[in-house]
Formats: sequence, C-alpha cells, structure tokens
Amino acid sequence: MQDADAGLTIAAVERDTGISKDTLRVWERRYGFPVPGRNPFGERTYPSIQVTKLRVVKRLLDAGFRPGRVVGMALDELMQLAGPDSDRTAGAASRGAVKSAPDTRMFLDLLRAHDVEGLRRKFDLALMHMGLSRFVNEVITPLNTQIGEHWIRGQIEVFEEHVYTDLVQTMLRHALHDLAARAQPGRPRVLLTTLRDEPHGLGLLMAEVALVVEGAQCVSLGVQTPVPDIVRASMALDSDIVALGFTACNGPNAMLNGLADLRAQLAPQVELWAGGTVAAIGRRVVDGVRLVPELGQIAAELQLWRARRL
Amino acid sequence: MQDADAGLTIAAVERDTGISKDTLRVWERRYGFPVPGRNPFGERTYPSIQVTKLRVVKRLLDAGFRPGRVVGMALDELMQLAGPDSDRTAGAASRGAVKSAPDTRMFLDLLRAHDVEGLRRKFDLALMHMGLSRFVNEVITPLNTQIGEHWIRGQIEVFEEHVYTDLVQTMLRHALHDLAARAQPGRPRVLLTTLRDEPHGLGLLMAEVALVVEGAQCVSLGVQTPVPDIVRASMALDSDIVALGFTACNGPNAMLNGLADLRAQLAPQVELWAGGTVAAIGRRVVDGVRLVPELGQIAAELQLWRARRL
DNA sequence: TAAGCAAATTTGTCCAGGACAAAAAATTCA
DNA sequence: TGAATTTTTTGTCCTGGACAAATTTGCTTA
Repeated sequence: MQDADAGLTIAAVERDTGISKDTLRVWERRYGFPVPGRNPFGERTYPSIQVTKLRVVKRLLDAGFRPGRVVGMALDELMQLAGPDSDRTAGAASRGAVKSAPDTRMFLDLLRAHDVEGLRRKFDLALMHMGLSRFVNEVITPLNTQIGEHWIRGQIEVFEEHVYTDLVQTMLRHALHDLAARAQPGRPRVLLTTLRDEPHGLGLLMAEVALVVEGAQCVSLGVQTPVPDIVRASMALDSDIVALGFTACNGPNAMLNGLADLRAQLAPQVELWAGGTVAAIGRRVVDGVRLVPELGQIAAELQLWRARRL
Repeated sequence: MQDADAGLTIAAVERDTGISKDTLRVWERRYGFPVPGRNPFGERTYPSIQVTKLRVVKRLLDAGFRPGRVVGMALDELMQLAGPDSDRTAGAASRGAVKSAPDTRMFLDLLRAHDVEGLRRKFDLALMHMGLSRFVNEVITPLNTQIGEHWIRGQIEVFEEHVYTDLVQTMLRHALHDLAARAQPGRPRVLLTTLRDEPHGLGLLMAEVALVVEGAQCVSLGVQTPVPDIVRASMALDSDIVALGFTACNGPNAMLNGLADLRAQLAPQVELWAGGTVAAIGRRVVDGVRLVPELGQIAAELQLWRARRL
C-alpha cells in the first residue's frame, strides 16, 4: 500500500538500477542529480521519476557515455541521445546491422506483441526448416543485433529482452543436448566460459553450437568464472582451447586485463580465443590471444587449428 | 601473476559471500572478525581462509543463528555446527534430505573425476529410466543439496560447480522444450523469474519443469529482473501467478524488501509465490505472498489455485 | 598528419566512526 | 503461564574526505 510518491530507499534504487549506493551518493554530491527527498529519519527517498531517469542514464553509460556528460541532462534530451546513432556507438552498431533477413521482422513483431507461444512455434518451425547452422546464422544472430540496438535506445522493454534470451537459450540448449548425445570423443577439446564481470551467456551458447557442429568437444562453464578457476578447469579437463565470450557492456580495460591475466596463467600450449564484441579489443592486440569476432569464422579457425596440429 | 595470498577486496568478498560491505566493516569493529590485512593503499584485503569462514558463517546465519554467537567461533567448530542437522536447521534441512538415492554418489564421483561426458550420459540414462518428474526430484534435488554443502565447506572446485550447473541446465531446458511443443494453452499462466540480486537460475528452471508438467503455462524471464519490469511483464503477459526463485546467497532483508515492493506494485488479483530457500523468510511472514519452499508442493499448490478459481 | 607521451580530469570505490530503527532476547508484572 | 515491557543485538544509513584507475587533453616529436 505504499504511496507512489513515498519514494524508494537507496537500497531499493540500487536493486532497481544496478547503481551502487556509494555511486548514488557521490553523483548527488558532484552532479546535483539525483536529488532525493528525506524521510523523517533523514534517509534518502528517491521519487520514482528520478529512478526512471537513473535507469536511462545507466543504459547510456553501458553504451559508452560518461557520467559527467549525461547525468546532468534532462530526461527528454537523454532519450534523444539514445535515439539516433550517436558518435560513440556508431562504429560497432552500424557495421553489425548489415542485412537482416526479411523475416527477422516477424520474430521481432511477435516478441513485441508478447506472443510468447507464437514466437516459440515460429522458432521451432524456422529451426526445422533451415537446420541448426543456418538458423543460428540467419535468424538468431541478426535478431541479437537488432534487439541490441533497440535496447540501447530504450525501445524495448527489459522483460521483452529477458523473454527473448530465455527462449533462445532453451532452443539452443535443446539442440546442444541432441548433438552431444551423438558426439564422438575428438579434438580439439574446448573450454567455454566468460570472465567474472560478463554475465551474458547467449553468445557463448551460440559459439558452443558452432563448435560442436564442427566436431569439437566442448565443455561449458557457463558465465562469470573467475580467472584462477578457468585455469584449474583447463588443466583438469585437458582442454586444447579456452574460448571466452564478450559483449560491449563492460569497459575494454576489464576485458584486456582479464585476458592478459588468463594468458599468463594458462599453460602455453593451450590456445586462448576471444569471441563476441571484441571490436574494442581490436585496437590494442593482446599477445597470444586469437580474436574470433564472428561466429562464421569458427569453422575456419577450427580447420586452421587442426592443420597446426599436424 | 596474482598471488594466491594477495587476498580479495571488500567488494569481491561481498560478491562471494553476499555479506554487504557495511556489514563486513561493522563485524570487524564489533566482533573482531574478519580481520583483513591492508594493501599499500590502506584498503582491506581478505585472505581466502577468512572468506571460507565467512561463507560458513553466512550459511549458519541463514539457518537462523545469530551473528553474536557464531562470528567469533573457530572454523572447525562452525563446520561441526553446520555439519549434522543442528537444532535450528532441523526443520527445513532434514525434510529436504529425505533419502538421496544411492546413485547420487555416482553422479558426484563422476563430477569430481571431471568425466563430463560420462556424467552427461548417466544423466540421460537416469532421465530416460525414471521420467522427468522423478529425475528432478530424486536426482537433481538431492545433488543440488549435496553440492551446496560441499560448496559451503570449500570441498568442491568452483569450476566443478559450474560444469554441473551448465549440464543440468541443458538437461532441463531440453525437457522443457519438448514439453512446450506439446503444451495446450491453459491456466494458470505463470511468470517465472528472480529478483535483481539473485543470479542462480537452476531452481527456477526446476520449478518451471514442475509447473509445466502440471499443465501450467509458463513464461520465464530468466534471472535478475528488476521489480518494475516484473510488474510490467505480468501485466503485458496477463499472468495469474508470479513465481520468484530464491537461494540463501542473499540476505533475508533483501528478499523481504524486494517481495514487499513487488507485492505492492503488482495487481492485487495476481498471486505472488516465493520458492527455493525461503527458510529465512518463514519467520517473518509477508502479506500476500505464498511460500512454496519445496518443489514437491507445487502440484498441490496448483490444485489449490484451481480450486480457488472456481 | 599521425603517433607517442605527460599532465590534468573524471569517476567509482574505499574509509572512519557515529547514529538509529527494527528485530530478538531478557525481564518484569499480572 | 502468559502478556507487556525494557534491554540488547544487528543491519543499514549517514557525512565527507581520500585516492587509484581510467580517460581525456595538451604538448612534442618523427
């Protein structure tokens, strides 16, 4: 029965936005936003309108903007900023949007109409019709790109994105299970995971599919494995390749440090592959790390690996 | 290059244990534990042995002990306290551990021998042999419990737990996909997810299986959905029930606040169910929230719901 | 012009130690 | 014995200062 204007506590805002209490207080001190009210005990209470704005700000930060530039702006300015391709995102985004199959549109429409059952059926149909590889390359990959762009601009609901991710995950794992049942023990043995601060696992799953289809033997640790544990796993499982997934949502430095750390601790004969949105890495090359930015390259890379092994 | 004894930062410990920075500092001040070292910048660095103890302490707190009693104890005393069913935990724990099929042992051995392929095959075999419901109830549930206990005591590698989670997730999603293909549109419509600071999705997946088997129509948002987005989703998808998953990894207060928030914002006719390790909640009851601590209760709860609807 | 390097700025996280409400335990009283 | 009160425990919030790491800016050199 709480009043809409009662406002959220700082802990609630941290939960809702993912911005830490420390950061919320320091923004208030430095940028004059947010400006919460106070309850009778002197504790901050954030009106929901400010929380909304905080959510938009957070999205822009994840897209590469800096707080000093955006925290002070008005809400509608922020929306506008997220709209057209802004200088920061232009590089990665427009290059990815090459050509989306015409029917991508249909899947998106179903998602936005919240017809989950329909979407599920259409996915099944498409998979059956196209086969796994083409399904991943021609449906899922372009959909990911489009949804990513909508996400940046706040043109898609958080929960819509969640529904999509969960659905696709089920599709891919279903396929993986069937493939694994038929798999022959073979090389290379690939260990898949993401670093500690990378919570997105869809790309990883897609990579696993691509690898298994090509006859590699995969073990996935899921997301967010600390570096020392990746090292231990690669030893225990005797892997030939450690494949890491990345997205744009974390600063490039976190990536680079993690990669360098891992490379240093990994046995030298174990290869380290980095996939996903590694555009940011492209500039500064890390020694001993193979970049595989596109799913399509995985087959070729595997052939190269096998050739190298002869 | 990092030393094993370098120690974790306070933020890392918060992530690992679920104990907030504020609480960690105040324990140090009040109980003299933990006693982190300091790095050259005066920042706390927690040796991993202390983090291990903190994990055990956290477990005991969630089971109902009070900090004043346990924070000062030695590690082996704590283990002893945590090991056998202690007075406090007797209720919830022993009921869950009813009888672990003798072959639970076998799965664990395969996992700890890092025989991923073997584990996968044995899982498949067991599923085929027992059927989905029994597989979940008699294999996965006890395995989860056992792995959870090993985990607390540091008797299992992080990556082993990751392998297990990924494997089970694939098994369950494979089954869910097959079920969904055959599903009839029906009631209730259930929306599944976890709150923002709950990253564990296995329990949620198991609940989804249990619900779908009983003829409910499920949409899962995966893990870590912010409260406002859960509300929007439940409206957009016209759900009858919102089901949240919990584990012990977050403080009971975070849960309770999140639940209360959500209940207040959700349409009144939508039921709110909380499942998983809700032992901590049991004491303080939240109005308008149904507690479903055991998977086995889901079928009965659904019957009740259907009866209520007549 | 581009590239390398140093200085300045931005930004998130940490710290200390005080305060206080809510929950739990202990005590008192009927 | 049980209900009502007081005391203790405990988590979270507060202020405002500090600082390293990351980034940008300005300057110099090939």
